[in-house]
Amino acid sequence: MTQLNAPTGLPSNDELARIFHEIGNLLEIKGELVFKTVAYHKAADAIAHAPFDVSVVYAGGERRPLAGVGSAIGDKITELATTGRMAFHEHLRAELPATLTDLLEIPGVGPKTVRAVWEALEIETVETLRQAAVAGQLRVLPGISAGTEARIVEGIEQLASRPDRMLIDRAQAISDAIAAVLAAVPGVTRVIQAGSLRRRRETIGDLDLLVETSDVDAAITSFTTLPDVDRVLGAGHAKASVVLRGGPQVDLMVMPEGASGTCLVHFTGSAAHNVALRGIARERGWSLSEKGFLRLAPDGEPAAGADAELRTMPDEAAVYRFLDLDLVPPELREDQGEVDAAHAGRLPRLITRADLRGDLHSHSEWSDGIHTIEAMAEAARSRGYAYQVLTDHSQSLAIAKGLTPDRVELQRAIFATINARFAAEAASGAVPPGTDPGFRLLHGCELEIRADGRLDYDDDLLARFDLVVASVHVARRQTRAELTARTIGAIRSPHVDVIAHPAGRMLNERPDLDIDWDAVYEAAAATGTALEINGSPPRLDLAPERARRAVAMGCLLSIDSDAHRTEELDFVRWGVDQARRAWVEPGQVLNTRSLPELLAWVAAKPSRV
DNA sequence: GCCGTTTTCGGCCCGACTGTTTTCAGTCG
Repeated sequence: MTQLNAPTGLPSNDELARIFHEIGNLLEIKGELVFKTVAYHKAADAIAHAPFDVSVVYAGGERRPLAGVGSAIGDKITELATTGRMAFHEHLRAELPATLTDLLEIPGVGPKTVRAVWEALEIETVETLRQAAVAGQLRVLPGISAGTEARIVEGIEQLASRPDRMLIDRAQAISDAIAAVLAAVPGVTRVIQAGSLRRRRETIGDLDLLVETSDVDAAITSFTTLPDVDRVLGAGHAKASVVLRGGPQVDLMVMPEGASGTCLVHFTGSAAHNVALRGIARERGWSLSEKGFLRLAPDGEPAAGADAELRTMPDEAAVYRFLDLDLVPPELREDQGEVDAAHAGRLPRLITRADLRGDLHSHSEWSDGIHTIEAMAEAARSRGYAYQVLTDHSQSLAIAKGLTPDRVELQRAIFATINARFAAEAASGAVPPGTDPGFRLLHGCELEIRADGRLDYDDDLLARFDLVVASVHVARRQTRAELTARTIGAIRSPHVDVIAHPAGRMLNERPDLDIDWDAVYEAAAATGTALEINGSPPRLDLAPERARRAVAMGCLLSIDSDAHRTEELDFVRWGVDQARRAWVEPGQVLNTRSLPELLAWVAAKPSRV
């Protein structure tokens, strides 16, 4: 989850979201109307994904619209942002121990069970629940047997060893391996990787695979007996779930042959997108599920007798067409406006990897990469690019062997030699097949934005690079004002073309820099400085919600690999995924431009400051 | 609690699987 920081004293979006999720959970345990609890969770999700600091905006008296946040929850945000307290939340916590929400994390334990053990046995924590289960004290409750007690103990043990959400590259590797096994099972005609992986989320909790097969039992059996399976959570005739050793939960679903459309939509999600589709189906007199569209009678119940009708769909396009919608790409299925856009025929033409003409950010052995300049250039050329910008680190980043000005000059000569060879090969028609004869290696640098805000090379040296990428690596804990000023200072330099990994995050490792994002977008839009979507999996920075906001404010983006070895040039694939999730079209990305267009853009840039 | 090209009130997505069950509730995705 992206962390949006707020200035000292005001809760960040993540903190706000956590509070409203907690309220939703406590209300569930109380037995409150389910739609009310859902409303709190939905508002929490909207806040977590908001592209602005919600508490800052609400504290300023502005009620900026946020889908799922109405008057009641809006008032609570304002109350918390202006007074630092929320009476409703405090009353709820006085009524119910907040630790009860921890119990909901236990697999197989839901709000009804939590309420039951709390009311009957005054159990408030995971540890007391575990002790009671071990002691066989839970079975006095209706619906709980010795078997249920054992499963609760097991669930608590799993809780302790539950892994972080995987980064998308690891999830892809695991999913590919399982898909390959399933594809080889007799009867299987099709395997599709669905779920959040298909939507290309930056981190993945569990994996969802769909198969089309003439032999359901064979597919289910091979799945539940995969060598890496730690335990089988369930297995029926339509689906099965397993947990891999030290890894994620994986769900397998069987698609009906020739009628996979609704199944595919359902298991691709997101849940919120599906809910939106079902609402539209219902307005039109149909109930939508993974099975298909079921005709509803006027009373809203499924039509019975002669009127009963289940319509299946051959593919996803047919599902959306049935609802008068354009086919929504999986990356957009997050209930973030895509349904309205699909209805109005206004879905974006999303960028693809084939739109990229080059890569603006990569490293060689001269700084902290491991391959030679020439090897990196060859690898980029072999990928069909028109250009590659090699951007070794600047001098102050000693830990990455940053280049002194002398070494930059030495490097320049090597670039000239390599380009001369490429030109000679092109002139003699000897370029390898699939490569661009006009390919050019461009000389850039990854320029350190120092702690005091100064840039790491002087203007004369900076002016001699083909392209400059600037970034923050040090003094990450500065105040928001300082970090924002450093970033904007670099944006305003006539020599800086791209801000690399602007939030400085490492997923699962390092939080985002505390930056006033709208101020950064405004400065980047005004100067034409591009903001990077870094494709290296621990970064994926800008995050999609930020990139979408940046583009809406007029910013240009770049999508780069930040490769430190030849094979990492393919990291752009993950960057393209995140750009697609940000609704990005090719024209909004600097490195979709041709070599002459890119060079002209760089040459013109200083005059636009 | 949210929301509105049928609605400012009355709706609000749907099914599989499991366990403890004689017809269903709880959990999950």
